[in-house]
Amino acid sequence: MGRSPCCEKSHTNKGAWTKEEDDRLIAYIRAHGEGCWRSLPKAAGLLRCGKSCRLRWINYLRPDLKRGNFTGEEDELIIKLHSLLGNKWSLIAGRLPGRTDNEIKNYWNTHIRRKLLNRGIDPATHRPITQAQSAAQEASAEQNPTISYAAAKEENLEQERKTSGGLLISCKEEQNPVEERCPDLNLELRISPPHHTETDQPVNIKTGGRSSSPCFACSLGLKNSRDCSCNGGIGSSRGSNFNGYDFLRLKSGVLDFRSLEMK
DNA sequence: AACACTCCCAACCGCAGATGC
DNA sequence: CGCATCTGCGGTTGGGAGTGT
Repeated sequence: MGRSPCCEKSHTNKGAWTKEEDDRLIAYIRAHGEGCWRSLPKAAGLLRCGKSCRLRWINYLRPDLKRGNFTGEEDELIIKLHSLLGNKWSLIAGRLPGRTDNEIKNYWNTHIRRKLLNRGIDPATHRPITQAQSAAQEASAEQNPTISYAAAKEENLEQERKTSGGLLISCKEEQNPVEERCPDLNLELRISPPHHTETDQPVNIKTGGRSSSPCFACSLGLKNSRDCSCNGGIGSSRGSNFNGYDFLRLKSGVLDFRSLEMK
């Protein structure tokens, strides 16, 4: 059926924003606040489509943005969240104050992907590359038997293990992913409609919450799934540490929560 | 200095969900 | 309930900056 374009393209500027355009947008939003993006350009005297204005504001002009390099802690948090949420950049950004989804997405594609590959981890699945690739390797090996990608990655993996302080999950651990699948985690994610408890406490995934709280899988609408830990299930790990950023068990391994497939 | 190549990030595009009528 | 419109998201791209030859 097709949709009408978001704006009259023939009368809008494209490409990089000028200082003057930035100033106009900032001034307008300061005066009127964020609001109807479609009518904003006209009201602000900008020859841009609303979408472009929104993007510029959110990704670049917003005053609460944290510019500059990502810290190592942010790196690991992004990896952890990505393993949990997949390419849900906006959700990941929601856990990183001052960072935008676009920024995180770019950072992932340019830095973290490579970093994970160097660790021998498939960035898409967060599994050791040997497993993730094995099926493809079997298929491709017939076509190109000279490439031993898996072997090379395993070599990288082994080397990385020596230097990473055990950040990686070994293949052996991967064979028994039960405990890893439901981590001690308190992301306070609000993907599903906010969960209201009697005391309005956030669901504590780390501990399974208060005894009456649904588990993380339930909060994602996956009740009774294999990831559901409400009934003392596989994810109800107890007694783990909660010190610093290790509340995500960042120090213990890269987790795989893609089984919580949301699509 | 000039050119080629790579990297990075701001911005664009198309789609899907949300919302209003 | 169905349609139209708006907003937000994720994937992709273009071009500037940086680096190597």
